[in-house]
Amino acid sequence: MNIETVASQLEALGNQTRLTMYRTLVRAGDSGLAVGKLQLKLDIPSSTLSHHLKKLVEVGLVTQERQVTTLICRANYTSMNSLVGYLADECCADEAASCSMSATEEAA
Amino acid sequence: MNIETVASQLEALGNQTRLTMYRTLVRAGDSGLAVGKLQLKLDIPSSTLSHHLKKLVEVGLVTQERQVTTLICRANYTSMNSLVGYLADECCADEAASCSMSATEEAA
DNA sequence: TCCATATATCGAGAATAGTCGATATATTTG
DNA sequence: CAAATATATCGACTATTCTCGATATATGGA
Repeated sequence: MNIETVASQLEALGNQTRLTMYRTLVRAGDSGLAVGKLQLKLDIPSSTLSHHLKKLVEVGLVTQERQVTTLICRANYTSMNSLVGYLADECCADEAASCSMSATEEAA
Repeated sequence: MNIETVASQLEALGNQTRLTMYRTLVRAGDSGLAVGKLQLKLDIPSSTLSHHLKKLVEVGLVTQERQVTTLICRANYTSMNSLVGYLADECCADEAASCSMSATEEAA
């Protein structure tokens, strides 16, 4: 996890449309959601959806798996864990103690 | 924590300059860092720094406290916790089980 | 082969963001 | 009051992003 990766992932999530998409996938869990289903659910033009989806996939927050004619999208929990870990990690590293955050062990 | 707040916070962190600034403040801990110290540390023009700092303050990730002539900046750990909680929370909510994320209890 | 479905790419316009030098403001010190 | 320090705002330029309709591609079925 270098800072560029983290920044690009945060930027990807820092757009309401993409955050909504991502959250919908997170809620969908391991079974994921087809692109079309996501589109129906969120009522977004397919080009816009595809554009944003691409960004989420590029930064590694979403994975895609082709199933015959449809493309299943899934939130990548591993990368979410790393991201969360990065944010929580190193808190107060330059200081003594008094930190309310507990560093996530899984931080990569 | 509504989605707009979360998106704006993520967007604020989704820029390498701001993420670096924020991380530096996180590492600095409760004692914080004056704007000028931050500038020296990161070697960024003061106007650019001020511009980015403003954004971090606006979204609530950083707080500022005036100390006579200097302005001390601190990472707001509470909002960081909320943000992290939001990301981890509701994972697989629309599904049965099989979720690797453990929801952060402190999520607000 | 032709059509329907699923998804991606293209192209363009409007909006927003990132950066920086110059300048402004406010505070302290001499 | 003048100079120095600390930080913010302004103005401008460039670059990037967001969004969408139109079009392209790829796959499976009649």
